[in-house]
Amino acid sequence: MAILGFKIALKAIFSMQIAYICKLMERKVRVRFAPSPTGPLHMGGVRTALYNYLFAKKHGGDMLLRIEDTDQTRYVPGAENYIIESLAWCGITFDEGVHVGGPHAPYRQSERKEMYKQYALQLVEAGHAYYAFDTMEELEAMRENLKAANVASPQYNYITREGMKNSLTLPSDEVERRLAAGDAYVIRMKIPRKEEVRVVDLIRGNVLVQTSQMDDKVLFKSDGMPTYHLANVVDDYLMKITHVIRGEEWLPSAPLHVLLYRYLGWEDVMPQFAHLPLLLKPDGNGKLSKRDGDRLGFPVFPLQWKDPFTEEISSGYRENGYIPEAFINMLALLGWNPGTTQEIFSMTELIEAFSIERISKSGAKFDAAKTKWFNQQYLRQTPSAILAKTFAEEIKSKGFDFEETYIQSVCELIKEKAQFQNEFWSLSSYFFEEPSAFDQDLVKKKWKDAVPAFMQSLLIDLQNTNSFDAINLEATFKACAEKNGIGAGSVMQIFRIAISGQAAGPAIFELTALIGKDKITNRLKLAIDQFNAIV
RNA sequence: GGCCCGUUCGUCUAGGGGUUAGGACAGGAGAUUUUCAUUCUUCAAACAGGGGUUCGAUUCCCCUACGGGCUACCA
Repeated sequence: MAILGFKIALKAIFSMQIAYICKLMERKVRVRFAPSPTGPLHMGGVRTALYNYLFAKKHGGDMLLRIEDTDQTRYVPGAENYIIESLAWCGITFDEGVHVGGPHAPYRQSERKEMYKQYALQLVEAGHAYYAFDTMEELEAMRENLKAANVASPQYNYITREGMKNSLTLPSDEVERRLAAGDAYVIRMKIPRKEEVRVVDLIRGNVLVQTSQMDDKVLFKSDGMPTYHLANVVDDYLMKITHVIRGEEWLPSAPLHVLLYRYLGWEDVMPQFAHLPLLLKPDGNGKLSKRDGDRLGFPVFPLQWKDPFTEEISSGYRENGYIPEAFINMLALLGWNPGTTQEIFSMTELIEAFSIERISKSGAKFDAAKTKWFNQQYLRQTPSAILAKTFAEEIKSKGFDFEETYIQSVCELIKEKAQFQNEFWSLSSYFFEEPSAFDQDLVKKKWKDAVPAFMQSLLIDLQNTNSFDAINLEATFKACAEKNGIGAGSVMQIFRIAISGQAAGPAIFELTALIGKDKITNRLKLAIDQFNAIV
């Protein structure tokens, strides 16, 4: 009999779960990225936005940008625009949001201010929240007392609320009087004394928390604004969010959010949670911070940021010459992997391959060297014609006048040697102007024995040749070396220095052919004189 | 301190009860390009520790250690 009852109960629970799952499956996937505009967007934030975006697009869903500016004291001018611009640079687009609008506008919580109070009141009505009139001093005193009494974690909870000034302890007429008089108050969540709250996390599985460990969090502040907890639950509900993908730092407050959905009567459409592992500093431990970037010499922000108060400038990936696709590719693989050995992914490929199941649980240390490697891979992939467009502008700005086809050929030769496009000039200046200096030590080392004679002879041979292409140049060079009884390899580097001023670079005869006969023979002539003077 | 989360080469990670524990970045060595920063080959490098369960555990369970997050009328 008891077993039968148990079976029936089990069946009931099971069918409830099925109903819940079905309800979720009917809903179009909708995710949000919800930063607060308190400063520049950290690369960890970019990754959170990216994972949200990949997940949404993978499932044909919507991606929203919501600005969580419920703390007016932390408002930083320019931060919101910075966030929008950064994500645009990264190629992360939104279906709805502050900058693009949408059916659930406004998307800025400060503009939604009036919507929140009714939900807080609804909770008070239902007995799940209460008014509290305690001053900051009284709260501070309470914490001090508890600390003095050796209480493990001093908090406003089911025990301490008994000794505070709130609608649970004050006579109802006094509560009425205070509210009518406009006394400052907050609305606090009334956390039940002894319950177990289960958070189902898509990355971590079940997380169980005892309500006895939770405190009566403020839901509605005395300035008339909701706190994050209330606002994010209300907005996610109103905006029909199906999946909340956010940083691990939110995991401790997830049980509170679950309770909020339950008490507000929205548990059947509660979003599913996924708490992302943190991005860690490359050395030691701890969250990656702006300081680490300064200290170790890499940007932590997508774009350069100038602090509006201190004027301090923080470097950005964009300004440091990173290709956005490379930056995104690197970020995608910090905490997620496709389960294959593929490392280079376009955004489309990322969307295709992405799944929450393959996000790792542990924090990932950021690796600046690998980020450079990604950039190098992308630089090589970029067609020389594209590279030449921007490089041509740089050349022009330096006061030179060259054909774009010539510049494109230069790009073709040097792009394999560079990690960043901003290295192009230093790698290739000699294609555009006479080399201005030579490595004297190297010249001293190489400019001896039969070398000067060979070079003189080479100059004449080059002047006499009519076919100045790489293949013929190589043949001419080798023939001349043989004629002079000298190994071609042993004079190749000094020849390179003579015409380019540099000891290393792209294929020597390609470069010679590209620069052209007149310039090369002139440079050679000049170099011979200078080398003779150096030695 | 309390609560929660985590722990495979230096780093990002794959894997999963029996594997030579795989890949990538970085590092070492060699080759080739008679330069080289490319490319190729190659080397070194890891399951935090202790207990279980098991014929067998790096994999499952527990404990410890270590690391991290949270602990505001901040998000």
